[in-house]
Amino acid sequence: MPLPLLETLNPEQRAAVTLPHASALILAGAGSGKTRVLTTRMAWLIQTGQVSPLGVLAVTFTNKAAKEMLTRISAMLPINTRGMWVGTFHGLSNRLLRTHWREAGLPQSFQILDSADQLSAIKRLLKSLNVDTERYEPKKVQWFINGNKEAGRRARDADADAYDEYSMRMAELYEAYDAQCQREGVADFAELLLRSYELLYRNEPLRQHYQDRFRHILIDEFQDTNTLQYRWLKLFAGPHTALFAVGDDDQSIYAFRGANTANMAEFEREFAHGNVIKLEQNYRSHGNILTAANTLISQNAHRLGKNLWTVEGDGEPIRVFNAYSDQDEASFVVDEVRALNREDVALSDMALLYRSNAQSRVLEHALFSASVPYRVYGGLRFFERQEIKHALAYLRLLTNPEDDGAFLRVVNFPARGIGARTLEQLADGAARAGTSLWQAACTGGGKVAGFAKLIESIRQATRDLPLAEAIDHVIEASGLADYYRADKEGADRLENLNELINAAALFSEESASADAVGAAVAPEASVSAETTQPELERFLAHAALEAGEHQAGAGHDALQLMTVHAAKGLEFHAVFITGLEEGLFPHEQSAHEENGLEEERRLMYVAITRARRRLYLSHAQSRMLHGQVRYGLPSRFLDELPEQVLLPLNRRSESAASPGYRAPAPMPRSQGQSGNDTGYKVGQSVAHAKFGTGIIIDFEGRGPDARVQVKFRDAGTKWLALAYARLSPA
DNA sequence: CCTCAGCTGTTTTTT
DNA sequence: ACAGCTGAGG
Repeated sequence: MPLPLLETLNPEQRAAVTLPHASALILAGAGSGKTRVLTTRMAWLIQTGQVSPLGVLAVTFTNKAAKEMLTRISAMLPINTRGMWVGTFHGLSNRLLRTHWREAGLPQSFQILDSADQLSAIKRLLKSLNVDTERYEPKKVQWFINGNKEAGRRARDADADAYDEYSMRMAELYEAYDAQCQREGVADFAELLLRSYELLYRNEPLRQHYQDRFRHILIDEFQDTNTLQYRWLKLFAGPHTALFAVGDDDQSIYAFRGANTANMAEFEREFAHGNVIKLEQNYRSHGNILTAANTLISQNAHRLGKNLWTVEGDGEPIRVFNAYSDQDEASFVVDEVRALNREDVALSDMALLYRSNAQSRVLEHALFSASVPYRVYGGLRFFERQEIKHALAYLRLLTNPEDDGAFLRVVNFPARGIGARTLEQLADGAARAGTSLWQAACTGGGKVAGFAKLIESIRQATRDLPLAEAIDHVIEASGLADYYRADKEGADRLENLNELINAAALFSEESASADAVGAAVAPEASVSAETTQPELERFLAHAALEAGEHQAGAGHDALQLMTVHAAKGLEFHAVFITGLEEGLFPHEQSAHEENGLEEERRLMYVAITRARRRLYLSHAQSRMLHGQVRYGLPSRFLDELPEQVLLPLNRRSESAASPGYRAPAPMPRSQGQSGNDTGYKVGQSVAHAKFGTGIIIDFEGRGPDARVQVKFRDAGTKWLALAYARLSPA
């Protein structure tokens, strides 16, 4: 049957999409149309009536990928995606646990701990047990617990395998931590997965139900699955389920956090049975870039084996720049970016990549001085900001007063004169009575009881309010708003709190419209619990699980700065890979890890394959590192590339930038002055043709040609731009 | 309770 | 270099 869905696919892609009802492994190289195959497969299965939308389970690692998948499916098919099980491992686990909270042994309104919450919970635990935190560092304990959970191991398993006093103690702490979480009604990220795994493992009827339901399971980025995730998938797969796993072993860059590439080989043995399709045609990059990538990765011993090709020509050579210093490297990048931008390559179509976040500072500085708009990815995310976490802690306390973590976070913020002394007594009382801090506070007196009354009154006042209004009330009544209003540095934070209210309003709106269509589609009994769950609880789960999604700041044309890890899955016209020096990339730490160098090489492979047309590789002879000048050798990865595709750039002469360019000397600053002759004032709101609205934070120079440093704030993202004074009052 | 000086450890990161 | 945390002192 000639389906329009399949028309634009190449033969391999089409073969993958139209595979019969059996498990298969798709080895999809970088830029080979991986997501396209996955979503088209899903659409094809549904359109040809082989499965109903509710019989599909599709799993991804990031919310972004899940959203993308749903968007593409809606574009291909006129169906409601609501009710479909498409999401991240954690999102779907949460969904399962909310539906079957009783069977899973969780309180109905359990809260989710993000990494920071988890760490503070661990610190609190260690303190209460009087553990020596020099010997048992909180971070190490966290790492131990998560590592075990991600391998599917509970405290008793860890204890059974403990070979020395240290690991036995660690296992004890793991057990105590889980007990604390259970008491407080909270679950960390790994717990969501492990708990839902155990739920299905132990509860046969439930397992049967889901295995019967899901005829097709599709998994994206399969090379990134860890042991527990793979087992989780296998539990959902019944005898009549076909698994469709898409992945690229060469792009496995998360082994350091438990991803297990061996899962791919194992999957082939257990499920695919030789049903393997390779997608090797690359639609992204020109030939030279692919040649470089192929040659580099071929030097890894542990591979399933794959070679990318393209019908495009060789394209441009890969430019290699040898800089004197990190600053020299930065100014080279600035020159090239500006030259390309003049040739009409959008800034947002260029990426500046580095191995570690610390490297961005020098680059940012150079871009800032040259007034090149840029955006750094991977900073603090919206829901991880302190003011947001404070507000959320109040909300958590409303739904689950047993949550000691939330209690401690806000009991004295804003300050209410409840100090360490008082809290110690309260904790003692709670421990003796075997209750939560909240209960101890309710029965006690003094300032602590006052806090309990405050929370109680907020609970009464917000009971019948719509979500956004309730949050607004919490922010006011808790004193958070006044606190930040009084703080002269608090304007940004206040704005973020307002943004939280907006986010809540948006959340309500979206879930309302989704419910309206959802009701018509899936009157499935087991799912009904999701919609009856209070909106506040769903919003809190959303905030914990999608902390990164609320990232504003897109929309303006800006150069993209990020780590190589963050660049996975993206593509750009031009890519700069900086800091290609031994010790940095490959990172020296990797030398001490098993197969560490191969992972670094895969990382380099990912970096190279982000580029469509132009690729720059640069290294610096000297670099400021940990406050000292370090002299590094060029990365071995440069030697591993075929010479015929490389073009060594001499400094400036062959670069596209104007010869003899010098970064302008810094002009005298008139910091904090408002009475200058530009006609503007610090703190004034201005409009810029390109960047939108912003606030002036500084001036450089004087007169009409003075440079005005403006902070263009996109909902709290760190985004600065230096603009010339072609501004108008907003 | 709050502030500031001194100490420490600095890959990558999603959920 | 620098951020983030701890402990002493106001």
